[in-house]
Parts: sequence; C-alpha cells; structure tokens
Amino acid sequence: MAVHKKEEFTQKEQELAAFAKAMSHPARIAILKVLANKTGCICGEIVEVLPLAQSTVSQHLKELKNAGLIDGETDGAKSCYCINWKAFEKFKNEFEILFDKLKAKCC
Amino acid sequence: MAVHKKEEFTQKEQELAAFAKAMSHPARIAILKVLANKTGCICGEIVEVLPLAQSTVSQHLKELKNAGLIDGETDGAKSCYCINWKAFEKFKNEFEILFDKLKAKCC
DNA sequence: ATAATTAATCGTATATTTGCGATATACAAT
DNA sequence: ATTGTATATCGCAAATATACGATTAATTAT
Repeated sequence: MAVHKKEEFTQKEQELAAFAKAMSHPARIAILKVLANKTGCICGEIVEVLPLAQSTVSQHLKELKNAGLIDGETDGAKSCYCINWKAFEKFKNEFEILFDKLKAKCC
Repeated sequence: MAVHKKEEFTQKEQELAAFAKAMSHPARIAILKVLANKTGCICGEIVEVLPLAQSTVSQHLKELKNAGLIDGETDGAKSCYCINWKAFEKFKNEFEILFDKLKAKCC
C-alpha cells in the first residue's frame, strides 16, 4: 500500500483487527489449538505436529506472542508457551460488544 | 510464500482463519460496525464515513462478501449491504468450541 | 438526449506476509 | 572440550494485501 491508513481508525478497531490478524492463518489456529488442549504451558511438541519447517513455526509463534495471544519464555535450548487467556477474554468481550447486543435487530 | 501450505490444515482451521482474515483490517471492522449499528441493510452511506477512496472501500466490501460476513446486492447504481448474522453465529460457535470449554484448565 | 450520481472493476505501485534454508545461540550430554 | 538438541533469527524469494486514480456500467435527474 502506498500509504498506511490504519491510523485513521479508532483504537478499538485497530485492536480488534490486530487480534483477528493474529488468528488469520491456519497454522496459527493450529498452534493455538495445541496450546488450548493442554493444561498449562507446553515446552516443545509444537514443531512436530505442524506441517511446516521449524523456522516457520518459530515465526508464527513470534507473531502470536507479539499480538499478545500467547505467553512464552525461553530458557536456553527449551522454550515454553501458553495461551494468554486474559487477552482472549478481552477479544471475546469486544467482539460481543460489537455484535451480540445488536442481533435482535437482525434483518 | 514459495508454496501454499494452507491446504495442509484442517477444514475448520482454514475456515476460522479465513473468517479472522476478513476481520483483520480496521477498515473492515469499521464497515461491519456501520452495518451492525443499523437495522436491516444499508444502501450507500458507507463510503462517506470512511477515510478511504471509494474504490478501496468497494474492495473491502468485496472481501467481506467473499468471506460470507456480509450479504450485498447491487441494483444498478445503488447497492445494499447487510451483516450475515448466521455466519457470525457460526464463527462465534467455533471460536467458543476452540477456547471456552478449556478455560477451566487455564494456567 | 444529456448530465449527474453511484458503485464496481482494472491497472499499477508499494508494503506485508509466508515460507524456507542457513546460521546463530544456548544449554545438555558425553 | 566436543557433540547433540532445541529454538530463535537472518536473508532471501514468491505470493498476497492495501490503496489509489482512471475507467466502466447502470441508473436517475434534468
């Protein structure tokens, strides 16, 4: 795009969009699923279950972390990731504010 | 990307990702807001409230329609759009299946 | 019939995303 | 000390997304 126009929108709109963007790739959905289906955090096990190169998975993890959807800490060779449920709660609420309360008027 | 890898993921994962992708731009969130805040469908009025060129808005509308988030019909010069609430319901359900039922185990 | 209005589409420039191999880094095991 | 293992980062190529102006198509107003 020639110029960025994203700044022209409201904070909430940008937040929701950024959240959605983080979930806009099946690999990242798959990663979230793996994390959500386990209690607590996961160390390793993520690269193996995905049909992608290790570097690619690492990149997707980084994006999810940047977006705040997951927490992750690296101690040397190993690293652990887990879902940031608080962030999901926030997203869910905003999503509901946006739509649920208006559903009665549905066409 | 050199090769498409999206097909390697499950149908559900791809659906959720596609849905999220449609909402991954603040302009599209803003459009959905405008549509959601009115009863029924809206003819016109959309281009004026967005800080984007008419052609750009039209493109965003097309993407939302392709993703199934909105319905739209064009009769000549005018066109009308409205939210596809059924699609939103579906997304919301899948989203909840993915996360809500697991929240109890939260770390 | 002509002009004005509305909205989709085309062509194009630029930015971002996706993906991988290669490399780097950090620790663990031998 | 050397080797192995796990993961992050770099650099690149290809695909997609974003944005706009110009054009087109269809309708409405004059």
